Amino acid sequence: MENISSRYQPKEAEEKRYKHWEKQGYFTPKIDIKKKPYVIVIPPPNVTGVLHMGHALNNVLQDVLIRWKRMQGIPTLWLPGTDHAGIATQNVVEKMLSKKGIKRQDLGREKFIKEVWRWKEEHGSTIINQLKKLGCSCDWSRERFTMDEGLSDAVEEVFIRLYQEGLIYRGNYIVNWCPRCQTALSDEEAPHKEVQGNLYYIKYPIKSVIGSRLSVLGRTPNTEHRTPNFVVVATTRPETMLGDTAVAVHPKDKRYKNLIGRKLILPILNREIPVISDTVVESDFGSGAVKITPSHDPNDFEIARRQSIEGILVMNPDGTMNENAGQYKGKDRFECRKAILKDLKMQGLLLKTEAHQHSVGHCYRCHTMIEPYLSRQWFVRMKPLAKKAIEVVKKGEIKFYPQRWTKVYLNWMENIRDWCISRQIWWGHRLPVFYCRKCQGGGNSVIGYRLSPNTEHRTPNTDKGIIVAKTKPEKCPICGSSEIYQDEDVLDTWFSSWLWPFSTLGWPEKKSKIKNQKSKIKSDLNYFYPTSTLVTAPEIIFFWVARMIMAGMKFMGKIPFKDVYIHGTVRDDLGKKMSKSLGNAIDPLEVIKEVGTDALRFSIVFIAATGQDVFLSKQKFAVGRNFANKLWNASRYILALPECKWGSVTNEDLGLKERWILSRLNQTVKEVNRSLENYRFQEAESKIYEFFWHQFCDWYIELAKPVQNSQQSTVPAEGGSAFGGKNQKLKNREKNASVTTAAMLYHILETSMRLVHPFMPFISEEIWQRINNIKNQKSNIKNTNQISKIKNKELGKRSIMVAEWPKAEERLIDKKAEEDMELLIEIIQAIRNLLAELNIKNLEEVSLILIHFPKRLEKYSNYLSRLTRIENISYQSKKPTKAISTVVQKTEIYLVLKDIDLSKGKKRLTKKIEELNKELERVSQKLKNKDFLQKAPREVVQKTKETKEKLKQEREKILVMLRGI
RNA sequence: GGGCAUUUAGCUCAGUUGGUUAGAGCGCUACGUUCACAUCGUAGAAGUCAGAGGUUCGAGUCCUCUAAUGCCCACCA
Repeated sequence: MENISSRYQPKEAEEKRYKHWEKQGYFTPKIDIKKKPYVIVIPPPNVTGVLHMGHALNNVLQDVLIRWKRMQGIPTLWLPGTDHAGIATQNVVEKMLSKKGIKRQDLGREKFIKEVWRWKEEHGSTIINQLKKLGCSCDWSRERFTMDEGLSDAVEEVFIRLYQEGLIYRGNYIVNWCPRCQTALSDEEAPHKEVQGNLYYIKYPIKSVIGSRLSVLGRTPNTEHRTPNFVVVATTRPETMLGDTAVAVHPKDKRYKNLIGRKLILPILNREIPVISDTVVESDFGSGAVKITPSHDPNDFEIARRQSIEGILVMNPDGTMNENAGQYKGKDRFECRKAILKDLKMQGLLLKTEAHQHSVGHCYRCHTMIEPYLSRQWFVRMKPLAKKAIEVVKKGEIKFYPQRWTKVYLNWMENIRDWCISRQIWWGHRLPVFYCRKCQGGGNSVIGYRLSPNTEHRTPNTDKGIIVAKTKPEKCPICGSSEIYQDEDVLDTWFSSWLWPFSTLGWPEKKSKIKNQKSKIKSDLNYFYPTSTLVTAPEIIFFWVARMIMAGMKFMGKIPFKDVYIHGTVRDDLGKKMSKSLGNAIDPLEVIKEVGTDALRFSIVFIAATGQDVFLSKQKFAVGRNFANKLWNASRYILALPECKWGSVTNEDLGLKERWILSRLNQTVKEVNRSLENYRFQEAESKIYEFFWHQFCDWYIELAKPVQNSQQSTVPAEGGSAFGGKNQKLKNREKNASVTTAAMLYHILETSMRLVHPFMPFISEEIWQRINNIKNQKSNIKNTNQISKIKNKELGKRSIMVAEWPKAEERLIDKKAEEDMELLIEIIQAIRNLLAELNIKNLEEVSLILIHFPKRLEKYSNYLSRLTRIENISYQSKKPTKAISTVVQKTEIYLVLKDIDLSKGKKRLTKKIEELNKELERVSQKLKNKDFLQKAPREVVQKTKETKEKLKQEREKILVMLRGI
């Protein structure tokens, strides 16, 4: 027997095992056309990513599913990869360069991109290596990157097809603009956050009263929003007033009705702007008059578009004011705000300031406040794509787990808005769009200062001089000019992600490949698409899940996956989202160092209730650590037993505890399967935990242990030594049975390891290999029993990873054995309770008398003696005169000993009687209720009656006991 | 403004279609270390299932309302 440490040392085991698995190619599925594969595509982490707890949870869940299915013999593919993460990655590389004092503009586009690729080569595999540390069994031979050649080709293909169908268009529109990243963002990339701001009330003079009197009049205190001389507007962003081209009021607003059509003087710039009317203006918000800034506000843009009002752009892409801002030119937007307020105050035009909470978009990459900004961008028309994506979810072809996310998804889909896909950054897929300089007569995505909104907004693709193609055309097809240049923009990162389930599998396939199908060699795309399950976080539903469904339907004509499991967000113990920037993150790698990967995996799954957020603290990893330790030590014990060989076992040999533990094991397998099928990971773990620890270890192993002082055998026999076991027959039986018990210990342990493996891959492999070694040493023993056969077949394999997932065998589920065993357990616990309560230590002096103990269980009295340490047990019908007593079901339990303090026992019994009376009262009331008798199902009534009888009997017995005291 | 979730033992959370006396882990109390495991064992204490009303023979579970907390969505000038 090798020396095994009493503590599991995860470190050495993990790396060694993972490398072995990878080398053996276990992660790569063997394509078998007859079998339906199980496929998960990983939510590709950003190449810049560093493993955090969110990743850990996400990927462990996927690995559990994958390992579970793989062990079932299903060709299983977990396709990994990383996302080029346009803005995020560009930011990281820019930061790195800035440390050297280099700006990306200094390098120029081409050199900068080279830098990013270099960075990717150097650091891009960090997250991948960390996933390996987690034990993820991804097929690394199929690893993809969203900027791989094939995936880039898919991106271009999709862009071109959508453009040709008119589902992609270019237009001028207000977009979410991040002044720090200097790019447009989609709505999803600009989440709204509540901000405590101010609502500024500004007086706009009416034209007829301008002139020298302005400043004088302005000083008059006036709380009215409308005075004969001014119209007051309310705004949260005063700096945008420089771009005002109108003021709008509701057409029915009596205060302003007669001003509609008149001119106001825009303060500071002294530009004339008209008062217009529009029904979207709400009279009771602010002053009821809205300044209209078409180039800096989506609502204003819409109003202006309807009424053909021009807009004026007053900011530069970096958030500073441009030349249209007059004296404020060059000032940052917030500085400008301060300056304008100061100036307005001086002129007496700032009527009042109110605190005002509102929600404002923020860049999801750098958290800078978004500026709604008019620019020329590319959009995907989403409504036509959404239609089928709504259908497949409504029909249940795609199911969300937990179900409630279905509604969130549908709600978003049904109100979907066009998707801004162009980004003004360098790192990403460049738009496959070319312009003929002659036909266009202008630049691309130029941000115009005086764009008339209505002309180019969402018009069909009739633009002359736009050529959408994978490669640069030599000549313009219209005018023949060779002055052709490519659009500078790149696509939104998610424009490649939404193709992930099929672009990673080879879409669009070359024709030659498709032909191969006939020769029975299925392409990856044909074999693995649609995938099976997608595991992701709620915040990704809109970004990714929804769009993948749209793309899948559009380009594959099939759903991309069947099930979507949405897990919770990882938060700290105070409920804050875990993030590096908040400084509350627990580093998974730290946890792995401290407790091991398996403990981390087990714990995080155990803590994560289905779809609920996960509240983490370091202490919570103790569950997994302790469980790993338990697995380890139980194995250590079993593996060290000298008798432990794979013995021959026949069904007749099986004692109660064997039938019981087999029944429990098979029941557990059944339940674990059911839980996993419903994505109830935590439940599956609980079942395994409960079985292994509290059934196998607490009872089976304990019962399998040698009786103290026994010289005969280290593994006890059925029938046990409590009654001597002296005759030859019993001795033979004992020998035989000890082998049974030993074989059973092995069998249960080995099966448990396979059950544990998806959750705790390393320790299960480690233990399983050790079992394997012993088996190989003792392979001379014949196996005559089915249990042993199953076991040995599995052990022939080189890794538990590819061993067979345990099958629940109905024939081994034995309700009777479970009932009997449970009764024995209850009796043992009751006896222990008495012993503990009365503080009885001298067990030799105690004799145990059981009355009404089932005859068929008498041969298992060794269970009682072993686990209560009382040797002197007898069954009789005569009640002892002086004894401490209690009742379990029908069995009366008496402890007879010399000096007993009966008063203590009396107290207990009295208390018990009280409890019984209460309960009996409740049940009796129920049975007196005519409605209950009539309306409740017969079984329930029957059960209640039985309960009453049981309670009554128990009470009777206790009363008799009490009388005896 | 709309939607979703949560509220069960001191703490963190289970509780699948309504059906005996509501469970676990941690913590707590007592005892225990020649025993595979003190990262352990045995025993124990601990809950008005957020509140109110309703449906039902029967509600932690279903319905309505209320409160607190958290999250998501929305063109909140």
